[in-house]
Amino acid sequence: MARWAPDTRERLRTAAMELFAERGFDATTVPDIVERAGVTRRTFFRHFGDKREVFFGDDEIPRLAAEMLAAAPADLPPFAIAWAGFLSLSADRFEPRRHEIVAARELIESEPALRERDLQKQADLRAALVEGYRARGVEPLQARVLAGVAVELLQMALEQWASDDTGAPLRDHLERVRREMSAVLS
Amino acid sequence: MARWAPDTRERLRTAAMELFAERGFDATTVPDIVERAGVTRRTFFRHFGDKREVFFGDDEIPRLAAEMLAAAPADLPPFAIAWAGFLSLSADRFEPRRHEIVAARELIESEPALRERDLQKQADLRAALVEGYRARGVEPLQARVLAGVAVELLQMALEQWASDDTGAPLRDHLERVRREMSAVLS
DNA sequence: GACCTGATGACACCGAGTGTCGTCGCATAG
DNA sequence: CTATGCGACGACACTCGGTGTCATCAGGTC
Repeated sequence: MARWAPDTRERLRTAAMELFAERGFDATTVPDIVERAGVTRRTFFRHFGDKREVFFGDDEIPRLAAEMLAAAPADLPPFAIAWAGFLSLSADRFEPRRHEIVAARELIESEPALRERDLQKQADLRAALVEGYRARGVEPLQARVLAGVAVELLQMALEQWASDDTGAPLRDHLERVRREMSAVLS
Repeated sequence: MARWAPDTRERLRTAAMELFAERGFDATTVPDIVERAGVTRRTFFRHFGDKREVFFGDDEIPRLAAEMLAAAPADLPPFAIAWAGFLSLSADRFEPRRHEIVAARELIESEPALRERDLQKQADLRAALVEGYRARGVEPLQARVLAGVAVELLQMALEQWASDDTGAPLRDHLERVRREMSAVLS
């Protein structure tokens, strides 16, 4: 029998998410979390550098994006790569977890601290896309614009999807937003 | 002679900006600032709700944007309003303060705390644009896309402008980015 | 001259985050 | 079987950001 239960990190995460759902993010203190998890404050900060980090796990999306950009055929048009990635993410990561994601987004919207971090996550994805495009030899300005357009497109589609009562799939929203963007810049 | 020097807020701001420039944002503590300004910590937080608020003054840009959207002729195409606003801002607010703005952006890039707040400011402008467009009767999705595209366009142009050694005017970068965005979404 | 008001100081809190050191179970080498 | 080192945790102390509360004191008002 181990002296320490081996799942400390997961216990902390679970306790935190429960409390965030019960009282909100800001009203939940680290002392609250560690009390429920049965560890010390210090231990919490050994597993998570930040209270927000419990909420937004590790950033796998930027990593996935970088991998897709690196793996895509050289002759594929740049924007088509991001677009294919979004459709893939949509089916694999977003659509199956709709309820979960909508709930998380509501919490984020209601808490400034989470909102700021969410924006930072978007910026991280943007940076990963810029890097990935430049690694493919795309011109700097074009890479930046591709990344900016792609991230904003995804973000807007996610917003519409999350607030859509009809339950239309994310893919539809992606396509609608894309058409609307083209029209705006006509 | 007044008991309290009447320019407390400005003294705090000046002291803070000096220290930010000398040591960086994070390495500057509120105790440091108030010592130089000759007041108490408590007084600092009476004038600024936040350490970051000293750096990013009040948000006049979203306010200006809302005013321009409200004042624009009803028959002007939606995107043309934002575009005209950017050209106006470019000449009046950005171009004359190039050095100042570039220095500020460098500090922002180097300090995560400032970076997060900067992203939040962009989101505020975006929200003001959405609100302004909707007040003009623009459809929700279109309003959102207009705002998203406009803010991202401005942001990308500002980045290019700030890192451009040739000193080309912001207006040129706005136009280049706009063309590039159109091309990407072709 | 009494009274009100507004900005400030003084003081006490709390929570986030960090450095440091000691402890103890466990694996592994000898 | 013992020693040794490692890894995760607790204990403690500290700094800083931010807030609530109350006393103080100038200047203006009635």
